[in-house]
Formats: sequence, C-alpha cells, structure tokens
Amino acid sequence: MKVFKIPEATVMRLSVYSRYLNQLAREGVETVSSGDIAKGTGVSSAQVRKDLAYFGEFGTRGVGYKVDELYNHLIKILGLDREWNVIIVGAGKLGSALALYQGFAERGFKIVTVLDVDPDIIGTKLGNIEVEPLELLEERVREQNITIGVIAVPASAAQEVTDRLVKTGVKAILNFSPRVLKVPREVVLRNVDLSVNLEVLSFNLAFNR
Amino acid sequence: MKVFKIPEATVMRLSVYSRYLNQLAREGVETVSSGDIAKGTGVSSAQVRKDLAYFGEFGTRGVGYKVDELYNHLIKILGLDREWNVIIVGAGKLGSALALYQGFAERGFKIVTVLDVDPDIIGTKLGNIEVEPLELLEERVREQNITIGVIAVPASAAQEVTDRLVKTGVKAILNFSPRVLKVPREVVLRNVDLSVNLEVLSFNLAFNR
DNA sequence: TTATTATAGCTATTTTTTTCACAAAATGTT
DNA sequence: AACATTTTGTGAAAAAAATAGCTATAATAA
Repeated sequence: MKVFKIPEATVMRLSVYSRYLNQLAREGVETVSSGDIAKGTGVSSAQVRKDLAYFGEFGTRGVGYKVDELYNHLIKILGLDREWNVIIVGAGKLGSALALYQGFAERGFKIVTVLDVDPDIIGTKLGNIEVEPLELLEERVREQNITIGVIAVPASAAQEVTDRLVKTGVKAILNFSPRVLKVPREVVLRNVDLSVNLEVLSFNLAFNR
Repeated sequence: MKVFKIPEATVMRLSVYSRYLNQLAREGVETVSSGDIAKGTGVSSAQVRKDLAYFGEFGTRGVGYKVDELYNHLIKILGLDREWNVIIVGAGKLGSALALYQGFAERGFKIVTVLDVDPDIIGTKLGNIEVEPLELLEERVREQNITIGVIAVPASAAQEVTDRLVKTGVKAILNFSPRVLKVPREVVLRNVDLSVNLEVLSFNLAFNR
C-alpha cells in the first residue's frame, strides 16, 4: 500500500466507480465483484483491483466487495464526505449551465456564488443564486469560505480572475477557458476544454478509418 | 514515423497546440519553436516535438516552425479542415449550453439539430436553432448528413438514444451522461463527465495536502 | 471435514508514454 | 570560409501504467 503519487487516471476511474456503486446501491445490490464493476464501468477487473489497492483492502476474497462499504470508502477517498463551497466566475452560456447543473450539488459541491461583469446578466437568477458583480469576488470568497473556483470567463480575462481567486485563498481552480493558467504550486489546477473532446472525435473520424 | 496508434493524449495536445498557434497567428507571430509552444501550452518541448513527429517533419532545424504552416497541418491532422454536422440530443441545461457554445462553430462543428422530449422545451430557440421533438431523430440525421451525436440526456435515456443515432448512421458519439455506453467498434465514443473533473480537484484537496 | 469454486490482493511482465540527450541541419557571425 | 548558435528530429533510456497470472482466503457443497 504505497500512497505516494496516485495516477490521475486512477482518480478519475474511482470517481466513475463510485457513481456506479451508487447506482447499484439504489438498485438494492449488496455485494459486487471487481469483474462486475469492470463490466459496469468499461475497464478491466485487474484495473479495478489495482486502483483500489492504492488505498487499502476493501474486499473479501472469494466474495467481492460490499457495495455500500466500498462506496463509502470511495466517497471518503475522493474527499466527497464533506461540502465544498464553489464560486463560478462568468455567467455566460457555460457558466450558467454549470451553475444550474444538478450533478455538482449531488456530489457535495455547493455553488454559493456566481459572478459576472455584464450588467445585463448581473441580477439575474440561476436557480436560487443571483448573479453578482465581479467586484464582489474577494468579499464573497472570504465570507463564504470558498475553496474551489470555476473559471468560465473568456480566455482574455482568465488569468486575472485566477490571480484574484488564488490571492484571496481559493485552493483549487477548474478552468473552462482555453488558456493555460499559471497558479502557485500549492493550488490545484484542472483544465477542461470542451472543444478538445470534439476534436478528438474529429481526429478519429478523419484519421485511419 | 510510425503512424499506427496515436496516443489519445497526443491528440488532445495537438488540439491545444493548434489553438495556441491560432492565437499566435492572430498576434502576427510568424515563427515559433517547440520551446515556445511548450511554454505557451504547459508541456515540455520534447513532448511537442514527439507529438508532431508522429505525423511528419514540419519544422526547420535551428529555426523552428512557421506558425500558419504548422497550424494548417494540425487543422488537417485533427480533421478540422471540413465541417462536421452535429446533433445534440437533450436540451436541458447542459444541452442548451453546448448548443449555444461559440467554441464549437469556430472549429468547424456545426450544430444543425437539437432535440428534446419535454413539450415545454420543444419549440424554444437556442440561437437560431429551434428545439425539435425527439421523434425527428432519424429523419434529421439522415437529411442533414449528421456524423456526430452529442448525448446530453439523463443517464436512463442515454443508451436508447445512442442506439438510435448509431443505427441511423452517426459515426461518433460525445457522451455527457454518466453512463457507460455500448457502441459498435467502428463508432467513435468519447465520454465527458463534468463531475469527474470536480472530483479530481476534491481528491487533490483532500488527499496528501 | 474435505473438496470445490469464486474472487481479492499481489507480484511479475508487458506495453505505453515521457524524458533525455545528441547528431544533423539551418542561420548568423567573425 | 570557418565557426558559433539555435533548434529540430530521433534513438535510447527511464518512468509510468496496464495487463496477466499466481496465491491466499472465504464461502459452499459434498
């Protein structure tokens, strides 16, 4: 059970496993084997066991895993056993879709603030959150104890917003803008570029088929 | 210059490089080195050269790469030198954000049809596209020559919609639902799970820091 | 009790991906 | 023309990740 440096691919798969286990639990399934998880999530059973082995022994030989037990372990490993306060900066198409997206709340990500610069957008409601002016960034981050910032502003504003968030104490940034951001080493950064996904498809369609 | 089996990570980086080159071109930069690209996109220069090497020799030793030339090569490699017709199934928060997202059109992905089942949503406009009833799926795919399908429906409906798309001739599926989809081997499938991204952040915040 | 079967956990192997480091080529300089 | 400088392209080495297969253990059946 070495614990240093967990591959990111493993973390992503754990997230997928946990969602699958949640589904099984709702269906009333009580135990599950690595092979079942593999089948349900599209990986190999050896991979499932390997991924879990980074964190301990959760199963019983000859039997499998208890669904809720394993689920709870994964939730804990993923840090989802608490609430994270999230700010979304940018309430354009993407920002507002993210603000309204149910999936986040379900997993403990509480969107507490949404900011924008556009006077037409400020004051509108996204669910029960009102879009506020960008100037309030520092104030809201501090008073609401926000740890995660989502960047949904145009590329040109992304770095500046990021700097302000980091300076005010945000610990992790999820960047939806197509811009490489600089953050201090201790801040967790993750980039999501929606076009990249379509372009990988396009590549696969265009290339060697 | 072996050409079989390009790593997916390479393809994703090519997409990022191409966007960076586009930016440079707009700024009037004419030549660029692998080191510059590396710095601008957050990878190593050796990585840049290795990635490009899968597809040929595009640079000049001692000099670097001509920005537009390399850009055009990448666009061609990524299959972005043509238009792809795209259908979005599901016009909820996510589906409509995707339909309205500018980034896709800019790269040659033309969203030609958006479908939903909800009578309250059908008939509404997303930009200049009207949301139509799901029943029209087969008809629209055929008459509009659609090759790429985006799944933005709830998990419970995802497989059925996918089957219908595939049956009607769609060649690639971008799946935003948290469900493992089955498609024939010749269909390109890519999953984007937005929650996974936040959960990777959460893991990194919770674990070893 | 003793086999038999199923399956986790672990170790070894293979494969894939990244990094390193250097020869080759182009340009600029003395 | 010779030399220095820059930077690509690439083979080799290293690192990382995935896969395969073996061993131990629990449950169950004989």
